[in-house]
Amino acid sequence: MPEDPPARSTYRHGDLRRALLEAGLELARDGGPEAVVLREVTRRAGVVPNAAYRHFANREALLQSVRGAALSAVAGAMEDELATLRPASLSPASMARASLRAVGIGYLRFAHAQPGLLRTAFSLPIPPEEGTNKGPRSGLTPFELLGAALDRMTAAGALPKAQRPGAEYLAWSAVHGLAMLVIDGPLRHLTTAQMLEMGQRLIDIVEQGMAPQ
Amino acid sequence: MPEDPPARSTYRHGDLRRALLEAGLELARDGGPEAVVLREVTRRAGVVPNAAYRHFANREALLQSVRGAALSAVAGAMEDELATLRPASLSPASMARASLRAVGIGYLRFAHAQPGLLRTAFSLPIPPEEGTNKGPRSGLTPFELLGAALDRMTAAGALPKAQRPGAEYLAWSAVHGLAMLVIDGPLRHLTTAQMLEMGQRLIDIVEQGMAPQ
DNA sequence: TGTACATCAGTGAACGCGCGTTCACTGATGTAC
DNA sequence: TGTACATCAGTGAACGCGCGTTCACTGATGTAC
Repeated sequence: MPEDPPARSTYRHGDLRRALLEAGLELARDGGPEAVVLREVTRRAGVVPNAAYRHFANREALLQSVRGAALSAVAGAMEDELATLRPASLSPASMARASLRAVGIGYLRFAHAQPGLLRTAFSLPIPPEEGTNKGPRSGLTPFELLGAALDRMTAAGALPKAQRPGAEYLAWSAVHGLAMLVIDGPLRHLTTAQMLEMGQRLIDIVEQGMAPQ
Repeated sequence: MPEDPPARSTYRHGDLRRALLEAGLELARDGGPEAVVLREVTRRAGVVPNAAYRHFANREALLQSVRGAALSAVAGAMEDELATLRPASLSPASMARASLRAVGIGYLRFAHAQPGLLRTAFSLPIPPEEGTNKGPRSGLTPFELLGAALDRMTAAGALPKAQRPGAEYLAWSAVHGLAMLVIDGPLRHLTTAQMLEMGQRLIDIVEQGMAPQ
């Protein structure tokens, strides 16, 4: 019954590299980075295991590509959330605060919807150029999107200059921690709505706590 | 040269269960839960692989015991930090705030010193009775220690009652996220002092953000 | 337009590895008499 | 105090598994003439 091999008609695959990457993403989606197993990836692409070596130096190189794509997907989710804002109707300070919230909520939405991919995106080694960033809309990384939101806040006077240095890591910690508890931990049974409510509370705390008074 | 097997003199081991648990902790210490490999654990205990089955149903059961011990170790680090406080010299509100800080700092210190163990402690399934809790000082879990600190804060008026429900998860998220960035992520090259400074800033934000005004 | 040939993407078979787990065993220990 | 025996902790050998990676191959494709 299992006619599993997708029954390619041609001897050549056509776009195996892409097919491998996509199979890798699919595996990462529900199993995280450790689920990106070379033999399973090639199985899903309907190809013999060693065929992967025409396109990737080894398993780690394939995983690295998957990480890059996952990172872009996170950035995309954050930008989708930013895109819902209507700047015109807000003061610069409200807009800046709203963009910090959007960035955080986008991250959390993504974590809830694609837990394995979020883990994959941040499973290290990414360093080379902060990820290959095969361009979502802006080409910015999640970290850069967060930084931009914080910059907007200082520019609008919603975040004291003295608090700005390192603020990315503080905001990221808060939201990332919640994401982890939701993905893997004691909050894994929260509904999307419950998680977003927690997220709002948390981001309010960060915002409030960073700009005292 | 490698006279590895510790050359037990007796046929019986004496306390193999404990030896296995300790070898498991040792492995978890520098490799996290996935490093707790049954064969390696028995190797370190100087015993044949299947000997483990006299003491644990299977690898998962052994790992579960290791998780319990790791969780106790985290609680211990938090209690050590709490123990440095001098309640007598402080107002109830300052004391409550100080204990929240202590709990967070203890967690972060532990994360930095024993990254693999922290990951192991929170690597799930623990549910049965919140961990076996082979009693550090109080027998409380990390989560309960955090809850107690927050309770002290509401009692002392340092945290509005309305903010109390769910506050554990918000505070935990913040500190846990920082711990993750430090263990595995972009902050992994911070020194202890730098990490503690970040931790202080973060906890200040949480404290400030939770009790507005 | 047609043919010869180089390229190189994917095949087929095999490797060594370490893992968790099972089985039938052996021999040290503690207990009953 | 001494002996017989049951218990059961640890042994030895083996299993099947899936993994990443290597090798020599084959045959479709695109290019040069």
